Amino acid sequence: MKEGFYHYLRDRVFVRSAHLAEILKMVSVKKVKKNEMLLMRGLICRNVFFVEKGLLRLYAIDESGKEHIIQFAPENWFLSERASLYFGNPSEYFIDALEDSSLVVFDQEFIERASDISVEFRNYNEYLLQNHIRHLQNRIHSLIGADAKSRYLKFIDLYPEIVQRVPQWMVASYLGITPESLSRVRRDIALFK
Amino acid sequence: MKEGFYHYLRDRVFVRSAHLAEILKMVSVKKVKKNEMLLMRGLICRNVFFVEKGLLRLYAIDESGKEHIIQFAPENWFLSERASLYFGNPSEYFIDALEDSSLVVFDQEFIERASDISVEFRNYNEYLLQNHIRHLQNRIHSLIGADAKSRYLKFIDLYPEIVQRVPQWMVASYLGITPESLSRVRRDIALFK
DNA sequence: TTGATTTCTTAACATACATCAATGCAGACG
DNA sequence: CGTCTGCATTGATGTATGTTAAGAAATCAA
Repeated sequence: MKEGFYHYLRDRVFVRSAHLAEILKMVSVKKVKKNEMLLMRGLICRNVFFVEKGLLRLYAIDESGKEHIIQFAPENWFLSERASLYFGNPSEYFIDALEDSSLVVFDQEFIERASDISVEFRNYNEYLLQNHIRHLQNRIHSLIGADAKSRYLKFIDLYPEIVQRVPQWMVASYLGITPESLSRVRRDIALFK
Repeated sequence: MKEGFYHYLRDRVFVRSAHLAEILKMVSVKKVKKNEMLLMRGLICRNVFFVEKGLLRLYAIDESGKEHIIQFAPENWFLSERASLYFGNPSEYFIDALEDSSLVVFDQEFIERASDISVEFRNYNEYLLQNHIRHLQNRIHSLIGADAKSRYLKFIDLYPEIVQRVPQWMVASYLGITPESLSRVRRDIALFK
């Protein structure tokens, strides 16, 4: 229980041993089954999920019922709907589990308290925000500047594990194209090998 | 000199009077002419720009020489290339002035020092990061889920002043379409009035 | 003012991607 | 074991957007 989070805090966030137990006491563990919903549109998101095992996704559903995947979160990733979490607005997005998953769950207040306890935690939290911005900006860059094929090549380069773990139509959804188009892109790439 | 930044810190960031002077001493003012470059690709971005007057843009140039605008920054906005500023990587992007502008300039170290002086400043800085994430995420959402027309309608709704101040081809570049397509979109919209 | 440059629009045509429909395949499950 | 369901692929066709080229309008510079 919480081993994954413990190791993460110790080895990546560099939280000092003296603070680890205190911080760990403040979070809880949640096990979810595949397809279980963790956030629905219209609700206010209160949680951040740390994925110890499994795979989550954050996505929107448009007027015509189509899903648009904003983000995947495999092991050792944090996932939340920050616009709702931080600003307290009802979420426009959904979160669910793509695999049976084991999560560590905490809220915004935890982040503030842990930041007061551990300066390393505070710094890492800022690192996460900055890193998130960097990724979103790069993604915008390829959405406005690159075609479907190069976006797909970039995706498999960046997230090879995820390609193996989710159906292709979800990758297509993340890339902003249809499953049929992605299938054709993949055929084109295969031809050149 | 620095009046705009002073009022912003006092009225929006809520920095206490006791801290204002000390913080203001640490920043400098820069006046730039239209078209002046503030960041080039390949350089490490050291600055954040606060726009007191004028208009900046952050953009990329692709292999074929086309510009892709990532962000505009009119009065009272902060602009920087955070991926480069925070992580110290060479920037993939450019920043220049679209109008004669008056800027307040500071660096990452300033942010840390001002955060130590004023907790209000620290909180506002986090607010800016969270807000930035929210905007980028919404933009990704419309890039993968909406067509050119609705992206344009959203843009003029969100940034009506900017539409008045930049050439339309730059709006097109921001939206990820060609100027010709934007022209057609605008004609379609006009027909329905 | 005048000429030069940039911007916007329009049209004809090209292309990337979407849509619709059918098929095949594989894992889930009775 | 067979049936069902979800997923991937393919082809035919439609549509949104890109490309190229030209001219009109606006802006800028001298």
